[in-house]
Amino acid sequence: MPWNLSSDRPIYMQLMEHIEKDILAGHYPPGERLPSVRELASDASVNPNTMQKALQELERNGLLISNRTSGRTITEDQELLAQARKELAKQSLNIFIKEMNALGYSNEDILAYIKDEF
Amino acid sequence: MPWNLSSDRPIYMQLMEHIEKDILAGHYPPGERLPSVRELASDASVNPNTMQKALQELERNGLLISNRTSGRTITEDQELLAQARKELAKQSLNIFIKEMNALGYSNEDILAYIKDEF
Amino acid sequence: MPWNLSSDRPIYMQLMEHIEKDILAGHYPPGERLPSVRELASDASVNPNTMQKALQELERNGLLISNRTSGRTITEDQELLAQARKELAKQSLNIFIKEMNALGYSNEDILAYIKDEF
Amino acid sequence: MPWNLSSDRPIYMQLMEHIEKDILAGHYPPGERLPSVRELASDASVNPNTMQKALQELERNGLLISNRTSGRTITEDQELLAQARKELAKQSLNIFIKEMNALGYSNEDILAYIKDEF
DNA sequence: GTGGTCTAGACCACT
DNA sequence: GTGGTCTAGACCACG
Repeated sequence: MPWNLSSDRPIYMQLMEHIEKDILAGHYPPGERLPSVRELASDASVNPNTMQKALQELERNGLLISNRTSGRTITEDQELLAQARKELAKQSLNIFIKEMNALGYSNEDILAYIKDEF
Repeated sequence: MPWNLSSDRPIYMQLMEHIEKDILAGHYPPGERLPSVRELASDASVNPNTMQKALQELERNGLLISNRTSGRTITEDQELLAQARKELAKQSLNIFIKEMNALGYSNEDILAYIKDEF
Repeated sequence: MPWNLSSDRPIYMQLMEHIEKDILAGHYPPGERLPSVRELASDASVNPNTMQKALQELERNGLLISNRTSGRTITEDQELLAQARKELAKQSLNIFIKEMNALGYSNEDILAYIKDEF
Repeated sequence: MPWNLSSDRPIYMQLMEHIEKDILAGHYPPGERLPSVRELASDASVNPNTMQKALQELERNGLLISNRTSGRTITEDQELLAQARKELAKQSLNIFIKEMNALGYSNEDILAYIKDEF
């Protein structure tokens, strides 16, 4: 999957979001080891320091756990993962609703539309 | 509203999408005159030729009408506008669903989630 | 009617053809006086000398008659007109056939096609 | 074959028509590769961008197919080719009829004339 | 090498 | 002033 980095926002933030999505989508399963900083950085064609910063931020919210010597692993805290998923879902929904509203769809319209599509 | 052009996709396409959204959101009402090519181009910090190409593409699908000497106007064909709106809504929904699926939400989950939020 | 002069062939020839068509199409009736050289030249945005040359050529094949003092008149020789018409018709047909042949139509195809269209 | 571009109509349109005729006349067989944009442009003594525009227009109606890195090929859709041929034939016929009518030939006259010539 | 995109700058017709 | 066209020259991604 391409990284698609744009220059109009801090790179490390985009890296964070990208990796967070990968984790929550199950691409990196809970408890698993994450690839090394160097590997990820080269993958994203980004300076290792930038990648490092992104991973540190992800540690701060608990999604990643640093094991000093053996790299980083994904948290096994299912509740935390669920919460983070919920957060992302909320963001997605908000963007979606905003776009639909701009197109003239009321909230009821949106609901009806989705029921129709499914 | 900023234009937020990224360099990873053809600029004229991004211009098209941006203007299409503006039209469908009612920012430029049907039958109204669009700002001149040069004005829009300067607004988007883009070469007039690039903006011209974007507008000509929008003309091709009927959303805009060029009046040689007196500028371009937005179509008054309500049906066409409705259809274009539907198309954009469908795209938004697809992206939304794809993201939700990646987060582990089934279609039923999505429906339940939205009902909950509204 | 516009004159549509292109620069890839002698101007006077194009003027000749244009005026000949006008005469044979009855736009200038037989026996009638032709507009003055100056007038025609200004109409075609062309140097009067060039127009003059065109008219002289048309005199040589008999379509026009110069009356020294009172300008030029169109010939009343119906046979000559008929013959010229025939000549032009032949040219038109030849061009048409050539184009159709290039498109893969045989002479029989052409005949069938025209019958069909009429 | 010379390109014979006149300045009284957009060049790219004349290029389109010229190339379309070449294709429909079988000068570039179906499925075959077209010369490169640059080659055609230099051939027609025209800017590559202008030639590009002409080719893109022909692509839009399906006559050409662009293969990003390996040049353009002529469509193999025989039906499309046949339809385009029909369209051109119709145009040729209309022009021919109009000219003949101007010369005083009725539609019956035209038919009789052609039968005579074949 | 290929097609595709973009910019800069120019000229045109129309009104 | 408007849209439209054209040129010249540059850069990109893809193989």
